[in-house]
Amino acid sequence: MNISEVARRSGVAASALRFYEERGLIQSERAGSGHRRFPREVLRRIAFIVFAQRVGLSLEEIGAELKKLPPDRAPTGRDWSRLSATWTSRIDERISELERLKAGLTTCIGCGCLSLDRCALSNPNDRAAKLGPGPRYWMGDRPPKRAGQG
Amino acid sequence: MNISEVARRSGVAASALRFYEERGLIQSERAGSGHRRFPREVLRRIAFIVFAQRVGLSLEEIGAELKKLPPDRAPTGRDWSRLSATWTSRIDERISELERLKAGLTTCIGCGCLSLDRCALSNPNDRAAKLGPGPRYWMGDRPPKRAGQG
DNA sequence: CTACAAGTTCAAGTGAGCTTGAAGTCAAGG
DNA sequence: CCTTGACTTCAAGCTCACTTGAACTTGTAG
Repeated sequence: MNISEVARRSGVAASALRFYEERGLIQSERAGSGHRRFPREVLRRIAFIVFAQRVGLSLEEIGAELKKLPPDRAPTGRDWSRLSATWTSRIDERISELERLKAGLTTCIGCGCLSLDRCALSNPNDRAAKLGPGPRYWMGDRPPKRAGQG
Repeated sequence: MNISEVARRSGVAASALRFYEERGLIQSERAGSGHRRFPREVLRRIAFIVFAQRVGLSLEEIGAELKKLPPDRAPTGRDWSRLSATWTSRIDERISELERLKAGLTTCIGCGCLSLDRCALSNPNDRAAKLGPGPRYWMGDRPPKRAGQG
């Protein structure tokens, strides 16, 4: 398959495909002319990339996941599902954050206590202030020191 | 309150506060020296901004929400809770998308049907349509206009 | 053969949400 | 007086995930 066919079938722009290849997320061979030739399996990889992005993984993380696939043979369904473990937990984290926020909407904003220095949900000084500027503990930034997610 | 105190109490960097003011999200008066003087209520607005960001609203959208507050008097709890209606539904949308993705992980990747032109979950047309360039907002770009998805 | 569509590389641009740096102002302390 | 430090503005830089444009080569139809 040439790049425009892959683009058409995947819904991902050709420029994005070149970008992914540059980043090592997908591979291609070259025809004598220098044009890219993609194997059919690339569609599966691209699908994985798109899924994982929706879940919230960065391209770098996705690349790291894809490197866990066997290099010597076509990945099986089992290979793919092993990768999914990562993002299942990611999804759960996100959902619980959203549910915390949703709860905060009624208890915190609804009751009118929405104020950064008093509202328990929205950041007591006792926690966030210690962490200095930048990380907002209450927002779901992990307490210890992990750098922010996008 | 001067800018550094607001920054300290809110956990939002002074540079970000100036940026928000430039964007019209918050306001300040000026001391004779030209230094910003913030009223206490600004902390409430900032809390709202930070909450809304985590929910996935852009600063532009947040600005639009904030403009719905009464300009002539300090907003009441009721004023704030009216605004929250928007993002409550936003949160629900996002949660349900995540749950769809999570389900897709087992049914779609697990079963090996992961292929963009057949799997409804990956929804190529929707992506190809409008989500084009730019950042994919943290976890889920707000879909511009929804078509039902898997 | 000529057109022209489609491929190539590489560099620069985009947009959101800021941060950083340069250059300057102002108040307080020694 | 000088220094320090917090403030100001304005411009430029940063990250991420791409897109766009320039300049060029290949493939194919007529």
